[in-house]
Amino acid sequence: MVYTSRYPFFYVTVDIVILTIREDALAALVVQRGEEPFAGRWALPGGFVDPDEDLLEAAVRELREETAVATGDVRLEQLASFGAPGRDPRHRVVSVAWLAVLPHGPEPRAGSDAAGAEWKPVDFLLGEGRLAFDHAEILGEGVERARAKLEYTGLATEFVDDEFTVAELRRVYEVMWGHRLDPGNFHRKVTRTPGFLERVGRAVTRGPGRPAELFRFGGAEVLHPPLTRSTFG
Amino acid sequence: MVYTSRYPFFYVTVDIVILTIREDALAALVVQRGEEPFAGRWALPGGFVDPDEDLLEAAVRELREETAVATGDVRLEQLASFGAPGRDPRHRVVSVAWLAVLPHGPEPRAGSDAAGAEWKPVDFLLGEGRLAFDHAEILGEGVERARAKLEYTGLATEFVDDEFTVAELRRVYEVMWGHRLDPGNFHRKVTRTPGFLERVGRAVTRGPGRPAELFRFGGAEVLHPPLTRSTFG
DNA sequence: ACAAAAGTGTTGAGCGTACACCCATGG
DNA sequence: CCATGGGTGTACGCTCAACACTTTTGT
Repeated sequence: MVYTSRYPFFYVTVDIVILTIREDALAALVVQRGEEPFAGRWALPGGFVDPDEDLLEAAVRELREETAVATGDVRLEQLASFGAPGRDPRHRVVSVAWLAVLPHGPEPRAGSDAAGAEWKPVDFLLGEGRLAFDHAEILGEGVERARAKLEYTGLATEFVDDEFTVAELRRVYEVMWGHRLDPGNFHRKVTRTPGFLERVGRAVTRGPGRPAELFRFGGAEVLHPPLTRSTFG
Repeated sequence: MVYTSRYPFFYVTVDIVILTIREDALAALVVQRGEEPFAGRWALPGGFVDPDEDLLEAAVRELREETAVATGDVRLEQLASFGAPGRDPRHRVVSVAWLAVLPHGPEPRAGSDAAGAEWKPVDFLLGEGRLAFDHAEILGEGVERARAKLEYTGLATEFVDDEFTVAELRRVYEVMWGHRLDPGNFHRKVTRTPGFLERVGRAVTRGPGRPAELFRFGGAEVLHPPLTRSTFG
């Protein structure tokens, strides 16, 4: 089918919000821009979609190029698309944004495309004039999505190692929601939610205090009942 | 815009899931395709994004072109983007899907682009071989999003007129969730959720039975507490 | 008068919050 | 033996589901 372009063409890119928790703060992986526009500002990892590549494939490829993570372990979730005419002053670009969550924020691979990538606290990046393009808006949507999904999915377990203690999981919720939770009630709540946690059968001791049982994610698609943000403290 | 393309070009379109309730069934607005590919199948309304148009603007324009609705009254929410390489056999097209909800399913405007547009039950459209392209997947996401948002937003009020009775609102939930709700408990629940309903101060009588109070949407961004689908029957 | 729909009252079960309390370790 | 964090027990209050009951209309 021959089609002379009656319709306009666009560049299509993917941008990835990669979240982790470092030093009890939510952080995102960003690269510093060397060129105009927005030289010196931070930008979300991302790049152009290849001609024969699905959007998810493109996001997975970019994620792998920027971090040392085995792609099989990471879930990517589509956030939204951004295509305002002036969002990139050079061309008309529509960007499909994705969300990924990693445990502990591994150091970006040396020698890769992402040699200049760094973890930066989200609070810093969302300040005025830190991020390039409309990336503050994209990051904001990613953070809000992650916060919301903690309530009714097992997303929190993606912030911690494969095997984790209830206290480590609680720390994720406390950092993401910005307030402390009652340790006892939290423990009961997560261990009794069907499919959320699976007992490993070993315990670890980190510093003083009684050793903590290790758990794995139990595979539940949705949490019933959810861990509500408004109530339960 | 002169640029030697180091990077590939894409067509970008918007597709809109427009939902309504007709004859106690969820229905979507679709147009019948006259040409290959997928001639004779139904397709979601949509079209190409203009060169200097934001994605939301494009969706609003397409919605207006297909229906008789004043655009100020309708909220459009972005669903997701779809860009698998083969989804349109003719070109590489990335489509940004949007969700809109209308009361009562007004007849599409005669003489407009949408002369061929019709309301069809969602259950019918989701059957094998009814929808063109990947539109079944898009419609499915729209329906699931709408179902979920009934729980914690005032979305249900967009399915009914500006002024409505509690029973009319209940019918929306019953159709969307596929089971009956206790009238008394539902009434108490929605009238006591802060910001959900605002009493108009008039009553209407439709058929036998005590006249029903009229309400308007109260403007609440989120419903606290939510109307949970799993519990409460 | 009767049926039907709107809306309120009531009750018992279950859940969440707060907080007391015991357990098991490091120092 | 004390501090610290892990984990369980308990009691009170609140919400929800079920359903009885009153109100107000059409026929």
